[in-house]
Amino acid sequence: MNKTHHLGELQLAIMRVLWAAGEATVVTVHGALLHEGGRALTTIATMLKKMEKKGVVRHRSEGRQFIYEPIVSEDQVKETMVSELTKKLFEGDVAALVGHLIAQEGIDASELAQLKGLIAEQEGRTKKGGKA
Amino acid sequence: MNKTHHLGELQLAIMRVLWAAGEATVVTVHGALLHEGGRALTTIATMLKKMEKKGVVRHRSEGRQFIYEPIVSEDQVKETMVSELTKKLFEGDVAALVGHLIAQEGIDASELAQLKGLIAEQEGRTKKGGKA
DNA sequence: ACGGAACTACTACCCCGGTGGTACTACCTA
DNA sequence: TAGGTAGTACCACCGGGGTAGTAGTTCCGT
Repeated sequence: MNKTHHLGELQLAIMRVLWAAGEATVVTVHGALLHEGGRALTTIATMLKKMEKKGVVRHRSEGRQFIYEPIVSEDQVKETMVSELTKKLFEGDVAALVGHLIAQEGIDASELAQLKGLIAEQEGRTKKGGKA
Repeated sequence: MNKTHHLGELQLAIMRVLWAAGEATVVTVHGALLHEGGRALTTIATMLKKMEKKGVVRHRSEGRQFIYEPIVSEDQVKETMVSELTKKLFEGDVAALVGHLIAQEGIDASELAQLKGLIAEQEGRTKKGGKA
């Protein structure tokens, strides 16, 4: 069973680096995150260690370096966290969340049009497949 | 400025009681939450205290009881937390989140149809008013 | 008036995200 | 070979959500 837990801000940032690169050392991740709030190298290392314990990344040794790679996908994480929020705020009613997004958060006309396309597309898919 | 912070599970449950009732004592809130995981009365009291410190509820004394009432609205909280997630997972791209919801999380055909209605409605609104 | 009940105050914990210092080790180079 | 350096291990700490025991206070009924 994959729980995918729920990642914090830094953890997501790290995962994004890992997802993009496939794998990376602590130094690489640290370097990639320099532009957003300069954490210490040890912060990244500690976080990676915690994330490994949690089961979202894995590492192998190469020389005395650790090479980390993600073991959960971005979609998995998104799905987990989004449905977590949906459950917390909308009693699991996904449509209610979408409704909220459309009505309350800023979506402009072109995006609205784009969404109509997505819906139509999904309607086609639903007929012959249904969701995973 | 209202930050509305970000509420945890229990905090949301408490807020829901307060939103529904307008105001409530610790005992009332506790009673209303008995059906979902029996916390101790002091847990609720402590939480309410923390929430007051955080600025999401307020209390007045009546006899030796405290009567709590919410000082942030449900919509405010939803908006804060949803946009928080949008920022964390979709770089603030609301439409991307909606796209994810439609494609990945389970939305059935009738809900899809319902959403089309919402979009149409919003399109009308956008033309003459814009977002709240 | 006294004892218990009802309430809040205070305090202590646990967990986890985040942050980073310090210690240790192994390697590499002058 | 001695020393610096790169890299991980270990540890401590803060804040906040969550949980709850215990202490203190106040009031009410017998």
